[in-house]
Amino acid sequence: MDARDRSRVRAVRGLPHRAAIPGAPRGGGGVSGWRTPGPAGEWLAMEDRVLRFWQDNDVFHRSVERRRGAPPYVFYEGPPTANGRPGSHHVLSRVFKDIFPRFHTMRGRYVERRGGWDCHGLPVELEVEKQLGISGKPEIEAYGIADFNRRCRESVLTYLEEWERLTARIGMWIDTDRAYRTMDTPFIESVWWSLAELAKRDLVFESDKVVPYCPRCGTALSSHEVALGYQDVEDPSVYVRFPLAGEPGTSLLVWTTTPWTLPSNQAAAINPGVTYAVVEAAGERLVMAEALVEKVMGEGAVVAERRSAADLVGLHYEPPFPYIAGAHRVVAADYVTTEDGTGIVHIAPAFGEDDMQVGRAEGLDAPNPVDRQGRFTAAVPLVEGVFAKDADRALIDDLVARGRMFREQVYLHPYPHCWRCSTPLLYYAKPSWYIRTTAVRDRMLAHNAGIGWHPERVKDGRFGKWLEGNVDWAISRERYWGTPLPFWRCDDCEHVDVIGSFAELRERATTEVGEDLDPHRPYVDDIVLRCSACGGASHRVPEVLDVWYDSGAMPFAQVHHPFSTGGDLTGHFPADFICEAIDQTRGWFYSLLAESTLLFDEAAYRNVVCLGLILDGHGQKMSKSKGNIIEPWAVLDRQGADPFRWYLLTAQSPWDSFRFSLEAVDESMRFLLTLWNTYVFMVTYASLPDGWAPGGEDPAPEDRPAIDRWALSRLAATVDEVTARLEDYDATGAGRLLEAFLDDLSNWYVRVGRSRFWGGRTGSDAEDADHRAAFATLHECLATLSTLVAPFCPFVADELYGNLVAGHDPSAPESVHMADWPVADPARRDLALEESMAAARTAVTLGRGARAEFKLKVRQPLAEAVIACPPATAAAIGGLADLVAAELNVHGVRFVTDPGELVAVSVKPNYRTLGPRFGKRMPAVAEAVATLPSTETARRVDAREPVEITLDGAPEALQPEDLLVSAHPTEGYAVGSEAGMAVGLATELTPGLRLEGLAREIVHAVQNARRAAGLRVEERIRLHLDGSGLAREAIDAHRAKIAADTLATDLSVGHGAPFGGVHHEEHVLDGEPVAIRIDRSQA
RNA sequence: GGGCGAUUAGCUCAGUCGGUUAGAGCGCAUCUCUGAUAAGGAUGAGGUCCCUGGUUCGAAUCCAGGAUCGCCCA
Repeated sequence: MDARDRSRVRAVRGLPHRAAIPGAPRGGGGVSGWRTPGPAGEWLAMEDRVLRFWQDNDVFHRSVERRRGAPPYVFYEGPPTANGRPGSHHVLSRVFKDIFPRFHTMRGRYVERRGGWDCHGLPVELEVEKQLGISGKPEIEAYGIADFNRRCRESVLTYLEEWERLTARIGMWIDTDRAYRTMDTPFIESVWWSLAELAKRDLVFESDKVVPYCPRCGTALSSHEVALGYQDVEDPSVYVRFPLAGEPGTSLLVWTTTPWTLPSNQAAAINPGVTYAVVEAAGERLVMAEALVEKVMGEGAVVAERRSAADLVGLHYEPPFPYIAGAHRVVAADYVTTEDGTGIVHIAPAFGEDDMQVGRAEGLDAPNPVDRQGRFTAAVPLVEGVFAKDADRALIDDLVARGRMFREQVYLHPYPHCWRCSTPLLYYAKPSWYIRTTAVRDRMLAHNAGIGWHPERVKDGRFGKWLEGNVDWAISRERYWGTPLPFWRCDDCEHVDVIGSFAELRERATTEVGEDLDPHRPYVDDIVLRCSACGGASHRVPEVLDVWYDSGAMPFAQVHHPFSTGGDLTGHFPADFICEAIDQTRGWFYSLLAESTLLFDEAAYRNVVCLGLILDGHGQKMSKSKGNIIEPWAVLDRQGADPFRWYLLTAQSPWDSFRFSLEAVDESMRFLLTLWNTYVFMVTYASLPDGWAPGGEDPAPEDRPAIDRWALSRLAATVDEVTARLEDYDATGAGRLLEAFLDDLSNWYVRVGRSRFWGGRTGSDAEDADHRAAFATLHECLATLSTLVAPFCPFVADELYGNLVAGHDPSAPESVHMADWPVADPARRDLALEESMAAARTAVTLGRGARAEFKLKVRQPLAEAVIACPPATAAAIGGLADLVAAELNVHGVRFVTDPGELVAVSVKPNYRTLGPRFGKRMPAVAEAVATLPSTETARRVDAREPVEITLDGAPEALQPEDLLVSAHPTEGYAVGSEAGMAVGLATELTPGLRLEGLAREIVHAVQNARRAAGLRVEERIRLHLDGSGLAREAIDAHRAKIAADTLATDLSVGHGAPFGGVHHEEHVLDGEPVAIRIDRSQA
């Protein structure tokens, strides 16, 4: 069957106008207080109902409010830009952002969850440029900054509604009503405050630095922006002659991949520690690093002489182009290598970071003949008006024409491009504003050491290394839609004042500043201040702030610190937990830490979960062009939010890439279906007239049967372990534990105990107590499970909780999300019982295998099962023998612990304990163990006595734990064995067993007939059976049993039916014809 | 070019400190159960643990080199 069809039950988008409240009784009859659950096929309707319940009852806010005053657990929302549609990768991060705050709320912490939106930045501007059909800064300014920014403000929250709708639908609880927005006036004021604080401490400076610059966007890019845009391109790779002055016929050979920087050449750099060679070829002498001669000139090149670097430094040469003046001499620089090129590097200080440093050290000029649009100015007439990188051809041709070009090749290498507009970036010296993050580099590293990274490796790996290589943060952008830098420069004395509040701004302004100040451009640009140094007129610098600074400022700016906090960030800083995808290492993870270290000398977050990427089902990155994007709504409308969440939270380590597909979600949905089925099972039988409800006199846990105490022990263990996993931000591990427990509950506890839930037929006290014990146990397991899964799959958790707990206990909170996290009672743990049960389950598994092998249906009772195992195992299973017998449908269980008719033993060395002791003598040990008399050795091991072997002629004592004893069934009973156990079955069928088996076949047939007749499970019937021969014998012999099992109040046998009935069918069972007739009971 | 991660059954993934015969779920085949049906159980087929070399009594696991994919950087 196609899973797609099976689960496409009803598309649910948004919120239909139909809701029932979990916990409200519905349906009639039976034990009161139970609401009849629907089939799992109505999953989407269930989620809808719960979603409506949350909204109608304001459950989220109340869940937060009821913890007010408790120790806070601080969460920061890394602000998404609502400038695009949310995708599946956003669901991933939002689900992880949801689970831990939910968990800690239930643990008793006060967890404010304030949403946030990143509003500024180039992406927004580009979107608006597209809308307006304009491109580039001149066109924006022609359009008008005021209108342009107004459009940006309108555009930024275009998809806000869709974001909020998705956020609600996936069950992510976050306060979107009070979401901070980086473009809001209070937010900006806090950012200004922080910049003024840094300026006071001399951590803000302006410097001429070489920056990657996009000539189309007209702005410098930050390093993380640069990283987004590497593309492989072919550039010219040229070897150019720089003729030495005073040495005719001798030239330096210089290599570069940016010919357009050659007109700006100021010097040639060589490595002071390298030996240079003069090579004679074709009548000329070329200077290059000796190590590179063969690489450059080919084999057989003639080295005429060697010259030390010291000889060369200071020599003058003829520049490649005559247009721009300069020193044009040889200088020394350590960074020059002999890996590429010629070992002689062309220096143009305006176009390279290293060049700039060399230039500073050597007192060189930094001429820049390229304008802000990336075009050559009149300073280089040959290519005036040509875009820098497009000028390469003309410049090369000119060098060739003048005999300066030695060689030209094509060089394929990654080159940075603007991540938005794909324009090749130019490295370009221009004044920029910086924050001196290098001053706190060591503090950042120290704080990083205390952060709980998940996965751990990011701390000293990707993030730690990034911090070690820290450079000052370039924070200025020559753009429009951003937080304006609060820097005012005096027209007269050039003194810069940094403004830290709007109050200060008004106080210092010589122009009117309205109460409704919009601190954005262009309005803020019009405000003129009085210079604090000379009293002259100050105007704001034109730049706006790097948007990453905005996001890194959210810990304090979202609460308008210090203006609205009284300077106290208690309860808001630092965060206990943040979570984003791994690509934020150099983005938000960095901006948060940098700003918190600069301002507060503290890490902004204590724990961080780094998520991996979402790939498609084939491991390919999802992209629009490939058309392999899976929209979140496709999952939500088909499978629902809980399955989506459970998949993302538990399918794998979240920091690995996800191979995401709808089928993958189907797979992980199994857990939810099993949970639902188990829940439906319990409620179905609890709500029958002879059912059960919480609050009655149930047997105390210690008085319940072993199977109940086992389930409660496993539950206690699960509570402890799941709590520990979630405390450690390990949702996957916690999910696995929950799956294991549910499997135990559903596929063992419920399955082996189904009949205990039918109950109430004989009315005996013992039966009633057992009935109540079973319900009380299963109820506690499910109710507790509903709280444990609440942070993972909040919908189904609340559905269960409403019906299992809130509907019965007026003192309980009405939603699981307002409940307390469970605490395990250590007294419930019974490790010995858990081990015994594991052994019993092994025995049952082996016994079933035996039945399959001998083609003996489980319905056919057998006389006995024989379990061959060591005495300790027999003792462990002993108390559970009835359970094993029932599961295997045998009348008795017998243990065989002495080797004999059934069992043979073998002894093997335990490599784990013996390996370290004997090392390379292990093969000899194994050989010696193999020669031991197995029967006697097994006896000694069971008796906990040491065993002696002879090794290289010397005796060695082995302890019982050094030997592994396993039992094997001997001939005739071979049915399967493992883990030191074997199970044999007595296969002989006596006439009595046959009749018993036949009776069970009849019961089975009647049950199917009941179902075919459409009877409710609890409905009483009149039953008429007509059979002969063995069938008749079986009916007569097991009459009471058949009647009881089929809920027959009246059982008649014989030819000729006493009533017409609602259903009639005929079977041939075990070769005997049997007619079945059913009617509803009148009783 | 550098750093990091991944590579285990047809698919999705576990695999602890190096320990004997490498696991689960899904899918497939056969059988089975059903008073849980978007169920449940049993059995089976299915493996070059990416490759090569090394360390070790013993390697999916540790080391070195390489391959492929991805991420980050330059």
